Parts: sequence; C-alpha cells; structure tokens
Amino acid sequence: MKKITIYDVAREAGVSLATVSRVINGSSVVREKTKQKVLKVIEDLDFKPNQIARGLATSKTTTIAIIFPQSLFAHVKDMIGGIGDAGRHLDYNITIYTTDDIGDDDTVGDVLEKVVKTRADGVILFNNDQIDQEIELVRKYKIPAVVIGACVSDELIGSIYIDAKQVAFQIIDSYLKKGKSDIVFVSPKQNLVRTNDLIAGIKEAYAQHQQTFSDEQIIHTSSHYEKCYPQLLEYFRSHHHEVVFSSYDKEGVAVINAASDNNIKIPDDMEVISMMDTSYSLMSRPTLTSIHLPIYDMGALAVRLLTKILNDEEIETKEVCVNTIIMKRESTK
Amino acid sequence: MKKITIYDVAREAGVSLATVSRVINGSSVVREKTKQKVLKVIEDLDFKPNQIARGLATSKTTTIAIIFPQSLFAHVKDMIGGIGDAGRHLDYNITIYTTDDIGDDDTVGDVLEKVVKTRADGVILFNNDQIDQEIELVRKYKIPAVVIGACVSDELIGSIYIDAKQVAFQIIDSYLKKGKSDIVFVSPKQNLVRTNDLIAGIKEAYAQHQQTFSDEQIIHTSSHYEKCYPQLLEYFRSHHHEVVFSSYDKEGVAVINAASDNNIKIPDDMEVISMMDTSYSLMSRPTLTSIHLPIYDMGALAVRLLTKILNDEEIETKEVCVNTIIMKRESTK
DNA sequence: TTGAAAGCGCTAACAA
DNA sequence: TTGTTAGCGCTTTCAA
Repeated sequence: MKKITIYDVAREAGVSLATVSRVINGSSVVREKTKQKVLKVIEDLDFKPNQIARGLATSKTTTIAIIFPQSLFAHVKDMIGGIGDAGRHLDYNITIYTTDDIGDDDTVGDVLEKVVKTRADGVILFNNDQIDQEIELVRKYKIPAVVIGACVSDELIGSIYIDAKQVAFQIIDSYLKKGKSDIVFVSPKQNLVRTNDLIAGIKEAYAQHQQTFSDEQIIHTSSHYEKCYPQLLEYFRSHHHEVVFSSYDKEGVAVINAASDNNIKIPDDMEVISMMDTSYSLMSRPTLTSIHLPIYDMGALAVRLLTKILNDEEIETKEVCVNTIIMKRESTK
Repeated sequence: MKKITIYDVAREAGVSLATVSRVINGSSVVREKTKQKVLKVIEDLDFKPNQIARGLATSKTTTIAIIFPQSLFAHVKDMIGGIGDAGRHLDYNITIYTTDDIGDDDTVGDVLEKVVKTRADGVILFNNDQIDQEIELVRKYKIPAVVIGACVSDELIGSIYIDAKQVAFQIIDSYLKKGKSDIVFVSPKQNLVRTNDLIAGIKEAYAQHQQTFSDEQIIHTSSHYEKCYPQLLEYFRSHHHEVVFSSYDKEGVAVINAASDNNIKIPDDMEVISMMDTSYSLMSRPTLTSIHLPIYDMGALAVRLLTKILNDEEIETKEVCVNTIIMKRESTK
C-alpha cells in the first residue's frame, strides 16, 4: 500500500500541486469551490501531508527539543504536562533528550549535536549544573532557546524563572525577625532552582540582621531519598536546629522523617520548610510547608515564549519571572 | 551564515555527493584515503547532516513517538529514563505526545494523526482506558508499536507487561491461606497495570479458597492524592479491614495516612500492600510494602523491542513479560 | 571505488 | 485564482 501524496490528491481533484498545497496550508487565495473539491479528495484518500517533506521545503520542523539531565527529572516531569499541552495547542512536536550524568562521555555536546541534526526549531533547557555549557552550545549553533529556572536572555534566548534569591531572603528574614537564627539549608546537587541564588538570598537576610550565614550551615545531600534519608538520620542524631530550609520537598520529607526518628518533634522542636509543593509535601506526616511554584505554567509559558521567538512575534520581556506562594502546612509554626 | 550541506563538503573535498553520503553512512566501499579526506573536510566545516533531508530520502525518521494521557504520567515518568537512554544509545529520537483526558475533543485520534504526519517510525503506547482505541488506530495506520502494561501482539505490535493477574493472585492467595479474607482493593481509574487483570487474579484466589470476592470490596478512587486522601479518611471512619491492596503507591500512602488518622494501627490492625515501589513507599510512615516493577527496564525494553520490529531483526517473543518482586516493608506483617 | 542523476513530497516564487 | 517549475539536502540506483 503506497503512501498517498500531494500528487495523488492533485491528480484526483484535477488541480495542480500548488493548489493542493495552498488548501492544506489554509491559503486564502484559493476559490471556495476548488477548495471544497480538494478537501473532499483529501478526505476520500485519507491524505496526511508529510511533515518531513514540508520541513525540508520550509526549513522548519515545528519541533521543539527539551533537554534535561536524568537527575532533574523529578522537576521536569511536572512541567511536561504544560509543555505537552502547549505544544499540542500550538502545533509543535516535542522531542525529549536526556543527558546521562552518570556516563563520562560528552553527552551535552552529543545531545546538542543531535538536536542540530534533527533541525529542531528551538530548544527548552532546564537549570542544572551543566547549564552554562548548554547555553554556550545553543549560542554557538544559533538555536533559539528558552531556559527554565535561570534568568538569562539575549537575541535568541529567553527564560522562565523564579526570583530564588528573593524567595530565600523572605523566608529567612522572617525567621531572623523572630529571633530564630539557628537555620540550616539542605540542598541536593541538581536543582531546578539555582542553589547559589538561594544561598545568596539567605546570606543577604543574615547580613540584613547583622549576622552571618556560614557555609557550615549548608547540608549537601543526594536527590535520591534512599541516600538522603540515611545521611540525615545520622546527622540529626547529633544535631538539632530551629529551622531547616530545604530546596526540594523530597529532601524536606527526608528531614522530617530523619528528625522524627531521632525524636525531634516537628514543628515544636524544629521547623521545616521546603520548595516545590509537590504531592510529597501532602503525604508526609506532619505535612510539609512548601513554597509553591507554578510548575505546569512554567512549562506552558516556556513553549509559548519559544514560539514567539521562533515566529518573531512581539515579546514584552524575554525574562519571565513567575510568582511563588508559600503553602503553610504542619511542619512550621 | 548559511547552513553547510553535503554539497559544500563534496566540493571542498573534491569528490562527488555520493561519496560524501557514503562516508557519513559508513559505507565500506569507499577507499580509506578518500574517506579520511572527506572526514577531514566534514570536521573542518563542522558539517551536520540534515536528518530531515535524509528522512525524506529514506522514508525513515529514526523517531519514536510515545503517547500517554496526562493522568498516567506518574507511571510514565519513571520509564522515560529508560526510554530516553535506550533511544540515545540506539540513535532514535523520542517525541512525546500527551493526550489530554480533560478535553472533550478526539485527542487520541488527533494525536495519532499527528504521529502519522510526522512519519514517526514507530510508537510506544501505555496501558490506559483508551488503549483499545489507540491500538485500533495504530493498526489502521500500520504503525509499528509497542504497548507497555498490556499483553498484545501481532505483525507490527509487541508488548512489555507484567502478569498482573498472577501477581494479584499470589498476594491475595497468601492472605487467604492465613485466613485473612477481609480484603479490599483500592484502585485509581487510570493505571499502567490493567485493573481488570488485577481483579481477575483476586477473584481467582478467592475462588480457589471457595470464597467470593465481591465488587463491594473494590474502592474506586482518584489518582490525585488531594482527592484520594479525603475520600479514604471518610471511608476509614466507619470501615476497617484486615488487608488493603492498592494498585499504586500513592493510594497506598493515602490508605496508610487515612487509616492512621482514624486510629487504625498499621500493620497491627490492618495491613497495607501496594504496587510500583516508588519513593512514596519509602517516605511514608510506616513505610509501605510494595510490589516492585522494573520500570526503567520496561521503558528501555520497549524501545529495544520496537527497534527490532522496525529493523526486521530476529525477535524471540513479541510479548515480553517482566518479573516483579515484593519489597517487604513496615506496612505488612 | 567513484560519479551522474533521478527521486523523496512538499513549498514558494513567478507566470499566466 | 491557478499552474509551472525550481529547489530543500540527502540517498540510491545505475554506469563508468
């Protein structure tokens, strides 16, 4: 069974190629009657225009690539909903590329090379510890891009981010005002939110109160609960703080569980607050106070912004800052 | 800056198009010296072959589409790791399509139409309540496919699944043997594992013990914790069972929390066992006994099987059954 | 071992 | 409003 092409449609409808091309692309110059005739034949023959051929002819693939390291997947997954929906509505295909941060080969470079070969129209990147390298490559190949989680922009690059520094500042400032300065910050290596920005915000809050936040107050941990929990269980055997601020719910829950298992009462003995507001925070006991990010929207916004860049549409700002809101639950007073 | 093409390489290397094509495709007939010369030019010019053009010429896109409803995302996400890695290693691109089960339009049909237009070589489907329709369309369009979570196969279709009936049978049988027959089954609407198979296994176990499992012992719930937990909280106010079997950890945790909040002691008053073995089961208190599925592998296997179908490779079986293992934790005795 | 040339299926000037 | 035709960048016979 041969695939039917625009030729078949043209022949069957008794018109030229160009006319068929016009109707499938919704050109307005074609006479209504001709259009109906062609449409009928398309329907009868169940003709599906070949995107590949169109891509070759137009140098556009209507494809957006998203690139992320496996370890960031927990964050990316929730965005895929927004990305997928926006892609579907705007008629873009979404191709995913995972960079394997375990292997030692140059996956970032390899992946971007692949993106170039497939001629994706644009790419969505996520903040991670290789983001600078990714941005550099994207610039080199002149691929339009939107990065989620960091604030960058130029001719071909836009971003969707949250003001992490500000968020951290507010949280910490509010505790310092209450006289609580025995605070530790727990963070995994990979995060959607820039850890450094968070730390900068924390430090600024301390500075504001004539105190200093030392690097000893930072606990580096794994984003795998299996590793994170035992580490914290050991930690809380001999430590105890007024407040723990975690940059992701999973670690937040690990803190709650590890502390509870060491008989530290939450929130009475210690308060825990984290970020992302995933379902982990609802499932934990006590439930976890968490800073909500509009994850789904960030994905959808990224696609929208990228398509604007691709189509040279009017753009208000290429650096879109989204708002956060703190979801107060049982782990804080 | 114009994109450089195979023509540029040919000219620069003083050979013909065909020769360049041969070297980038690793043809063995080209003389080593010529090959090196061409390779050098490719390097110098930083030439990246255009996949789109190649796709048009060969009618192959080396692209696999994966299609899933948003509501199944919790399950699919963990597989994306395996799918992404396998895709990268086998040099296939992965394009994702989400079917929006909220909207009332024919998204399944629309999405498959899109897949046809983009000429994906094959597609990976996931068991869900529209799977029959999806399979029908895939057959109609003659697209090679692998479905994850259900056992089906034919000329162009393969599958990766677990024997859900058997799994459920074993669990329930073991409890019935201990004389525990006050069991309820909790299940969300969408699931990667066929709920009906699970129920069939449960019923078979009951039958084996000359008892019957009634439909009143099934609790239908939402896959959203926010909805599931309140429903169960209410339920356990007036109910109490020996065993709760849940088809997904999220609901398993909801059961634990809802029961605990009604002062039902787990596992002493009631045992809870669930499926998937996600990190939810580790984070819950008490920790949740759960049936482990090799999720990552299932994704990778699906890609591998699909590529075998695509390339007419030798295939042992098109219905690949993967093993499960029960991860005993605190919620069962 | 290499090259010439005919597609792959579509778009987009340009003409009519 | 419609048709003709030259590409888009690559693969793949067929000849040499």
